Amino acid sequence: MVQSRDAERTRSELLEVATEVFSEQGYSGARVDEIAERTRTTKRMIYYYFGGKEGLFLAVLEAAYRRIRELEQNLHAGDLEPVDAIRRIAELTFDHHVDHPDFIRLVSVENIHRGRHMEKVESLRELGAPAASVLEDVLARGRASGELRADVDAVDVHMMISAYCVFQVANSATFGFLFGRDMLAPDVRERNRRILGDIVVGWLTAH
Amino acid sequence: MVQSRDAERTRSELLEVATEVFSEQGYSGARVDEIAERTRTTKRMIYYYFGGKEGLFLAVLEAAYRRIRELEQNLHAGDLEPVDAIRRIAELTFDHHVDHPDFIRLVSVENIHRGRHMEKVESLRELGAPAASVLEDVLARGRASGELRADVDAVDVHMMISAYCVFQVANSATFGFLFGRDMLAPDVRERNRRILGDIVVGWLTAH
DNA sequence: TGGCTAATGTACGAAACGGTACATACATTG
DNA sequence: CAATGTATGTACCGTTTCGTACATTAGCCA
Repeated sequence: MVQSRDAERTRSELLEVATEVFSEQGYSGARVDEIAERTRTTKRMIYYYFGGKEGLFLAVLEAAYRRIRELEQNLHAGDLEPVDAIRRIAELTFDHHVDHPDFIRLVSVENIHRGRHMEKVESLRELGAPAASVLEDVLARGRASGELRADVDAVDVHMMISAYCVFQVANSATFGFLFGRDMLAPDVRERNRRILGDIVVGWLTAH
Repeated sequence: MVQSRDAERTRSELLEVATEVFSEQGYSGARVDEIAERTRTTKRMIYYYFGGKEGLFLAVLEAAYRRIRELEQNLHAGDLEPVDAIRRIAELTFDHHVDHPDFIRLVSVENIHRGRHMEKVESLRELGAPAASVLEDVLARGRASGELRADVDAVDVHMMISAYCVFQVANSATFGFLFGRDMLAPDVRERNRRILGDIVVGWLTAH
């Protein structure tokens, strides 16, 4: 293979393909050889750039979470009324999850391994805060105006939204099999998106 | 090892240990040798009774789902008012999930493999119906009395409840890491259980 | 331009892993 | 109590899989 060298391309191509393979097959199920074969480089480069299979997985995790964080920062809901802001946050989170199934599956994989890998990545430690603080602000405004209930905090709300959104992607196979409803089909997706908004608003405005 | 024979014990011990190992390590991560070593029998018996690693996993899945079905049938909410019944169903589902983490993790594993295994188990095909029909009944009563909203069906409600409950177990590692809240700690668990009830009731009674 | 380092390719090794051949002991039944 | 099939143990095989030793090339800089 005669091809001009491009360290950055090699590295990022490995990351991209590894993201796919790990999210499709899990950590143990993913094969180093398969990842290499799907790129334009060789297995050797995985060891050169990432040290090994686990190092590659850590890099994949970090890159995926970094992308998420960027998207969360675009989540400016400060100019909306509390109730509208809550619905908007829920809907954007929903879209974001459904549009990034690889990332969600990666999170599932990491959970099966009890978060053993992510603990090793220092940069992931401070990643929860931003998502919570946006919600915190909206909740505070809603509590002040009396529109939103006061007995829940931002983490409670974020958990509920995450749970619903993660489920759409992470459990679509078993749920679809058992209930014959494909959560990723466009019309179902649209319906569930609206339902999530109804749930969060109904919950937080009931008091 | 001098030990009287007991086919049933051998079989069930293999199933029990395999459930643990598969849910801890995933399908590919689980080692046939490790499963065997953790029992009082040998690897040979896995092939004798289950044909191989995949056969064992299928048997584990089937046994796990069967246990779930049994518990769902104890879910008699017919004698409660619709709103109370809904809350009760949500809370029992919650307890059930949190008390059976192995099963939930198994479902995660199966989803990573896109449900490829469960499709092969005929007896799992009809498993969704019972859970939905209990809810269907309650919803119908609530719609008739005007207490519950009419624009959602049993599968919608079941999905919401499942999503919240599954998340408690399946994502506790990453969520705990990112937000410093251990969803399986007794006090948090109790709180989330109540919150789930509030969510479902708030949602379904808002209209 | 020549040399030096970063980047890449090839071929191979050792251990792990799923699976099986073969031998054998137990228990049931006639 | 013999006979037969079920149940179990041991030792081993072939492949897969992660990882690496060694060779080589491309481009940059003195």
